[in-house]
Amino acid sequence: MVRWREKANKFQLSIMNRNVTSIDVAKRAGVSQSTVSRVFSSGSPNVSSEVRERVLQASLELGYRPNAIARMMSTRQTNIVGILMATITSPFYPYVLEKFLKELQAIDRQVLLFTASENQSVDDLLPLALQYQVDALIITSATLSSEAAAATSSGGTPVILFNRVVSDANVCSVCADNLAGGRLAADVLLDSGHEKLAFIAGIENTSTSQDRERGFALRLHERGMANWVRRAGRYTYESGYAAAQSLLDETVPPDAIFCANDIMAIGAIDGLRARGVRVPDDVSVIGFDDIPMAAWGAYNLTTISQEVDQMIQQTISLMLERIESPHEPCRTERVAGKLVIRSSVRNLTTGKSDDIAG
Amino acid sequence: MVRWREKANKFQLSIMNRNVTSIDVAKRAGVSQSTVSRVFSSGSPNVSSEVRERVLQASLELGYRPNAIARMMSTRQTNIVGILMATITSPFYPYVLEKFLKELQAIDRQVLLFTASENQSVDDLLPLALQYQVDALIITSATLSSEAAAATSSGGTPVILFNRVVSDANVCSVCADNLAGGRLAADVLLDSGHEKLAFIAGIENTSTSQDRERGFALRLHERGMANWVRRAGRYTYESGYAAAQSLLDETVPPDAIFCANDIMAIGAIDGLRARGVRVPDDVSVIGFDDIPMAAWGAYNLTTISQEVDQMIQQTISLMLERIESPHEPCRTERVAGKLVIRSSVRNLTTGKSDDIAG
DNA sequence: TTGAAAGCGCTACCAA
DNA sequence: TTGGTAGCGCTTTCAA
Repeated sequence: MVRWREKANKFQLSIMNRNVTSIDVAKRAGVSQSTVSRVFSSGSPNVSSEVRERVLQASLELGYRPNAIARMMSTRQTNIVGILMATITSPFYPYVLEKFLKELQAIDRQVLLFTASENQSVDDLLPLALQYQVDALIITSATLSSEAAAATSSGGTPVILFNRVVSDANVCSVCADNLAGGRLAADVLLDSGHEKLAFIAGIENTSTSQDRERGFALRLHERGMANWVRRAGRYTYESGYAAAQSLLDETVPPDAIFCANDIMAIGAIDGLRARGVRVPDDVSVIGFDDIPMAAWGAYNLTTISQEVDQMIQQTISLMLERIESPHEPCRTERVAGKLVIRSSVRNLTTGKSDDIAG
Repeated sequence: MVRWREKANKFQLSIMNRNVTSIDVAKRAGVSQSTVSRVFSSGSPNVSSEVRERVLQASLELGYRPNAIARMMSTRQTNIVGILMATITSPFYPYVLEKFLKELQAIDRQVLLFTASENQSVDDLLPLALQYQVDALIITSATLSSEAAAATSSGGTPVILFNRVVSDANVCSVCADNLAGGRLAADVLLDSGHEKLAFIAGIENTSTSQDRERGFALRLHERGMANWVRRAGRYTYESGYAAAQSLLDETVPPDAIFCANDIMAIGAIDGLRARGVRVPDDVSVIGFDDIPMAAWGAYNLTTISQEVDQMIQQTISLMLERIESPHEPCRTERVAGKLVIRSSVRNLTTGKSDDIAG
C-alpha cells in the first residue's frame, strides 16, 4: 500500500514519461486499450464523458502522451513536412524558415529540416528525406537537378521549390517574379538618369540570378542601352564588396550597380565607400530582396522586395493541394515584387530619406 | 517479355517509391523479408554477396527505400533530435542552427525543428516535441521554466539548453561565459580611458543579458566606477537605435556604450550617427556575439565573440553523453569569449581603421 | 458506447 | 547464411 502510494507520487512528478503506453493507461483506468486510443484521437469520437474523464486522469497520473511515431505507423501519415535548405545563414532565409515553421505548425505539421553541406548535393539528401515518409518536401535555396526532382515526384511525394525553378513538369514552384524585377531595376536606373550600368550576379547556376539578369538585360536592350558590364558574385557580402571594387577599374566606371541580392548590394556599398566613392552621389546601388539590413541607417538601400509572406502562403497552399491530389499537373507561381525606395539610388528619393527602421 | 521490359524501365525511372515495402523486394528477389531487412541494416550483417546483389537489384528496380518510421518503431530509437528555437531571425541564430544541422547530420541524426510563436510559450511546445520520441531536445533562444525542464528531464528525454541557463539540477546547459564577457567589456572600456559608461540590456528575463550586465556591473564596481547608466532593449536593431538616442538625453551623455548583443550595438551606432554623433570619436560602442555584420565596413564593431563552433561541439557531446546515461548529474559548461578589436572603441584600434560610412 | 483483433513495415531473436 | 515469427504502440474495422 505504502509502496503503491510512493509509486503514484513519483508518477505525478513526471509530466511526461516516454515509456508509458496506452496499455498502461488502459489498465489503470480499467478500460480497453482501444478506448484510450479513442480518447486521444483527434475527432473525439464516441466515448462517454465518464470514461473519458477516467482515462484522462490515469494519463495524467502516469504522464502518458500518445507516441507520435506509432500513430504515424498505423495511420500511414506523418504530418511531417521536410524542408531542405542549403544556406540558412544567407540573411534572406532565416525569415523564410521562421515563417514556414509558424505557418506549418499552425496547421499541425511538424518540420524536419535538412541542410546540404558543401560536399553534399541536394540530390543526395533527397532519398534521405524521403525515407522519413514526409508528406511533402519544400526545397529552398538549393538547386535540384530536374532528374532528381522528377524521380521524387513520380515516387509519390510532392516536391515544391521555393524561389527556384526547374524545367520539369512534375515540380511545382513558387518564386518571386525575378524577370519582372530585373526589368524594374533597369527602368528605375534608366529613369533616374544613370548612363553606365553594371550588374553583379549571384551564383551563376541559380535560376534566381539568371532571371534577374535576363530581365535587366532585356529591358536595357529594349531601351537601347547596350554597353553595360557585369561581374559574378556568390550572393555574399564579400563577393559584392570585391565585385564593386573591381567595377571601379573599368575604363568608364559605372554610375549605377544592380545587385542580384541585398547582401551583395550592401557589400558593394561598403566596397565603394572604402575606395572613397560616395553612394549614391557617385554611384547608385540597387538591390533585391529587401532584407531587414537594407533599412539600416548606414545603407538605406533602395531595393526590390520579395513578398515573402505571400510567397510562403502560396507555397503552403500549393503543397496542401498536391498532398490531396498528387497527380494534377504542376504549375509555377510568380509573385511580383515592389520597388522599395530608400536613398541608395540618386534622383529617386521620395521626400525625407531617413527611412530607418525604428 | 516486352511487357516485362517496359515495366522494369518504368521502375528504373522512379528513384524512390514510397509505397514499396521490403516484402515486395523480398518477393522480387526471391528471398525472405528478413533478408531484405538485413541487407539494409547498418551493421551490414551476414548476407552472402550473391543474395545481397539480388536484393539490391530488386530494390533499385522497385524504387525501394526502408521506411524510417517503421524502423523507429521496431528499434524504439528515432535518431531525431528536437531543436526548439524562438527567434530564428535574430542574426546570431541562423548560424547556430546551420551548424547544429551539419554536425547532427554528420552523426546521422535528423532534426525536427520547433519554433515558439508569440502567443505560445516554450513550455507548451515541450509536450509536442516529446511526442515525437526525440532522442534529445536542444533548446535555444528561448526561456524554459525550470518546472517544465525538470519534468521533461525526469520523463527520460535529455534536455540541453544552449545559451540559456536555468537553475535546475536536471537540465544541462552550454553557454558563453557571459559573466566574464561583461567583465571584459568593462575592462576594455575603462582601460581605453572612457569615463561615463552605459549599458543597453537585452530582453530582461534572459540569463544571457542578466549575466552580461552583472559581470559588467561587478567589474565597474571593483574598479570604483559607480555612476553608469542603463537602458532596456529587446535584442533588436530598433531597440538599440532608440536606446542609444535616449542615452544622448542624459545630462552627461555617456562616452561609451556596452550593448548586450551586436545587433543592438549596430542599431546604437546608426542611432548615434543619425544624431550627428561620431563613433568612436564621440562615443565608443562595444557589442557581444561577433555576428558577421559586426565586420561590415559601415560598422567595424569591436565586440566580444561567442565561440559558437566550440559551444555547439560541447552541446552535442553533452547531448550524446546524456542519451547514453540519462541519470548522471547535470552540468553547465561555459565557453569563454574573445575580444574582437575593430574600430568602434577608441584608443583600442589595432592597425588601420577603414571605418567609412558616416 | 465499448472491446477484441488485425494490421502498419520494420528489426531482432531463434531455429534450421 | 537464411527464414519464420514475435513484437514496437498505435488506429481502425467489426462485433458485441
